[in-house]
Amino acid sequence: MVDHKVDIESCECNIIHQNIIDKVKETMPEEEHLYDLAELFKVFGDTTRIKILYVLFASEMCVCDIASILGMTQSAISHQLRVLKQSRLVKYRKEGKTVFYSLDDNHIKQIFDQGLSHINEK
Amino acid sequence: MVDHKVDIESCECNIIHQNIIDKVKETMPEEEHLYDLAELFKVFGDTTRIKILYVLFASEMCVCDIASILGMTQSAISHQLRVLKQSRLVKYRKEGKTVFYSLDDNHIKQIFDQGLSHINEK
DNA sequence: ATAACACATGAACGTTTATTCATATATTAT
DNA sequence: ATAATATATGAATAAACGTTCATGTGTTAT
Repeated sequence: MVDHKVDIESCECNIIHQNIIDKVKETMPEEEHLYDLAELFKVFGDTTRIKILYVLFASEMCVCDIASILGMTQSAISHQLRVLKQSRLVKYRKEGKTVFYSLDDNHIKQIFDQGLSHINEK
Repeated sequence: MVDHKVDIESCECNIIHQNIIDKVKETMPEEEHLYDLAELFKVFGDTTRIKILYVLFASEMCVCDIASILGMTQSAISHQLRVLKQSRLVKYRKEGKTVFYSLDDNHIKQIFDQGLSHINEK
């Protein structure tokens, strides 16, 4: 009968059992998905971008107005909108000189609400 | 009759209407909450921490085993566990020399699932 | 054509952050 | 006591990030 003890390189401790390792491997999404997930949350990890998204929850809006509501530079907002655009969280439509930004995702609000639940829990 | 046109300092454009500003102010949580929210997502915005949390979805685990599963240094994992602890996302229990970490929040999985939904949508 | 305006973008700067390395603390075994 | 082990942590380093400043692009009005 074969002994299924685990022996992992870089670590001397042998507390883990094979069934737990197997379970972890089942539960764990692909490396690429985990990377993308971290990238997404990195986008949410900035107050300015969070504020922009909350503003857009209320209404589509032009860059200049977002900047004015948040009391920030047009340039700063524009840079951040680019990040949000790249993550496909916002979309835009042009109307003459003006560019109107709006939300391009249904999950954002729910993610934020879950986040606030965590914060307000304890 | 008073004209309710909006005139905001730092910005020349006057596209916004008062009712939209009002709506934004209703929808927007307090400054402090927005800050905390960004801080929380900052914690999720790192592949190592995401992986640690996914490992803990499967089972409570000691530092050494997490390090071994993720193929990383014990020190690196320990530093990151500290961040997760500070955000009250994980808790620990000591058993002799060993410290077992486990999840301390019910929202994490749902937040991650919503995030993955966004990623896999388009 | 020229000026004015809304927005985008590249470079630079200061700050934050993740990992590494060395070392400290705490527990267990001899 | 001493050694071994599991974990924590401070300092250092390199990379990533957000804002500012200056300037570029495209549209509208004169």
